[in-house]
Amino acid sequence: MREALYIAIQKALVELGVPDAPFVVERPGDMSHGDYSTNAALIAAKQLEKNPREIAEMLQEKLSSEKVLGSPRSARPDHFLQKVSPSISLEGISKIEIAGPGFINFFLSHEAVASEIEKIAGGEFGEIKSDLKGQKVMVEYTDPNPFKEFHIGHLMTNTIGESIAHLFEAAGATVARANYQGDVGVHVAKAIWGKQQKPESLWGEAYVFGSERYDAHKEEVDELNKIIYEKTDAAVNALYEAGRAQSLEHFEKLYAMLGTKFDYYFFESQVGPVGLEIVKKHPEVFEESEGAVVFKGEQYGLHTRVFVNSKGLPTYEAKELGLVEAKKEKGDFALSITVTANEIQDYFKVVRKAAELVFPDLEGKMIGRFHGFLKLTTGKMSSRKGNAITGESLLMDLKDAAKEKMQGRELKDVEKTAEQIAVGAIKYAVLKQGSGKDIIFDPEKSLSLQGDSGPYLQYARVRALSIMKAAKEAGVIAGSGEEKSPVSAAGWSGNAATSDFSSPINPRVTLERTLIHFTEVVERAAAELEPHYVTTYLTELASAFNSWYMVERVVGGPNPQSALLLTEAFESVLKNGLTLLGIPAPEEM
RNA sequence: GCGCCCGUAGCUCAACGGAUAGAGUACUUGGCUUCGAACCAAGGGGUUGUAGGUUCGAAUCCUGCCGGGCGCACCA
Repeated sequence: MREALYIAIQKALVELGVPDAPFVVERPGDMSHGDYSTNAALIAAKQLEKNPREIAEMLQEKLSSEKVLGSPRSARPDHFLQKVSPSISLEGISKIEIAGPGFINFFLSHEAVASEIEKIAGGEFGEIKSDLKGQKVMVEYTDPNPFKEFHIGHLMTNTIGESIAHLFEAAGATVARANYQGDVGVHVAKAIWGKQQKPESLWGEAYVFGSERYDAHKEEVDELNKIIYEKTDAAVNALYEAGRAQSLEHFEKLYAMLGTKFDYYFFESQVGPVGLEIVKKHPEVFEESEGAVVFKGEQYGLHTRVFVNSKGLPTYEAKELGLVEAKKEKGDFALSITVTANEIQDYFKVVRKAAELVFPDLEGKMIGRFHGFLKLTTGKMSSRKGNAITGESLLMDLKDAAKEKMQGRELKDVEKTAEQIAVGAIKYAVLKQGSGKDIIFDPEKSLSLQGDSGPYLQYARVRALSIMKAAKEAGVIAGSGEEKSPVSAAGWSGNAATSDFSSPINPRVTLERTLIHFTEVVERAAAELEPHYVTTYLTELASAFNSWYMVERVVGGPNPQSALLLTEAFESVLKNGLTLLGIPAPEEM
């Protein structure tokens, strides 16, 4: 519908001689302003240097089949003086009005809303417009390091990456999920050294132990690093292999809990030599400086970075080039996205520029999606100090809180459900705000699992499922049937003469009219790589559902059939929305 | 020093240059004999860091200042 309006308005603007006005069609923040709204008249008025309301009236005329305007309504406060056109050509639009400084507001007919809801309840959401339809996209995210613990930053990257992968899939792209892991470097030596000292410790702990004592045992650990690299000691080799395998296996359990299934795994050990070769083969891109091989980024407005150090070893930068090549071998991707922290941003730009010079066909295809830190309000965390809160420990704490809350309920699988709630709580916190900014996460508060939270969404859906079950047992058949939604019929829709915008909007109408915007929200989230639009929308929707639930019963209510249909539509949208966020949707909790 | 990002209610966050800047939380009050109260309803709470500028219209765009974060050569 939004698209249809957009096209109709564009056409009308062309007729007015303003073909290139950058207008928008949006969902008004306030429902009394209709289901869709456009600022087209305001924009066009600027270009034509005319009064916006005059332009609005001309547009309204063109959008209506009749050129007869109703008389100005006097019931409203005069600053909202409206003109209502009685006859509309756009199908499904019951009213077009001009309001405020020159907004044109569109109201859907009750029939149009009901028909949309029927589709949604049946799982039809309409098409999402995207340039990426049918294209292959690779999303790299999570990137933990074997031998180290899975910390909160990894949780954050995983959450965002997983959601972006889902959004691309919703937009019609074929997505490959990739994970790039550092299985070589000093951190490995620290962990193995720690393990040698304390064989009974877990790998994450061994790393922390080794890391804390690194300064005091620097030579020893560096020597060990060399042994690992050159593979000269069988016992160390065995330790390395075992540690790597155990770490990866452990991560795999976390991925399963988080709902991620990777298609490709890349390792530093594998791409390092490749990157080194690439640098050597491209003297036109890289140059020697102070014994190292560098890329001078200054000529592109960037800075210089070292790709091969003075010992002839590839740095992280060169490895990244190797990674680019490894990714290329997996297929021809229209887009390759790396989800990572803000601090990597400038570094990423330099490496990307170098990569584009080496692989000209990749120009413009590599995108970074950056995020801030996840900070805890209670205490600091650090993967180098022992008392750190890791991603895993945070999940476990939340899981325990969920379990406590579920005591007294008879559930099929308490462990799994508690896990789903924990994952939902943390993912919601990450996905509820826009990109780039640090996230302040209060574990204490989120343990309460209330309000603006993942469990709020999960619970609302569980409630809907419960209603659907009860309705089925009572023999209610979903459908709009013969019933009229009494509120909708007498309220805002259809008959302008009886519309009364001063009275509070009814909960049922709010729910209906919120439901129909899901696809547009997803489209925008996918286009901007911003999952938080979905999060915000779902919260608003769940709130509308809960409010409606309080005032109208389904089983034994006045309109059981349409109420059940509405509930099914809500459940359908919420289930799909949660999937897009990568938040699990338990059947009971 | 140079570059990038941020500053909105006590706290955590929304607001695609537009309409009366919205949610949650905390606080106060009311609501479970009826489909799940992890819920709902109501109330107070704002000079959008600050001073200017552009615009019919600015939290949003531009400039200065204040405050905070991150990055700038052989770590990842």
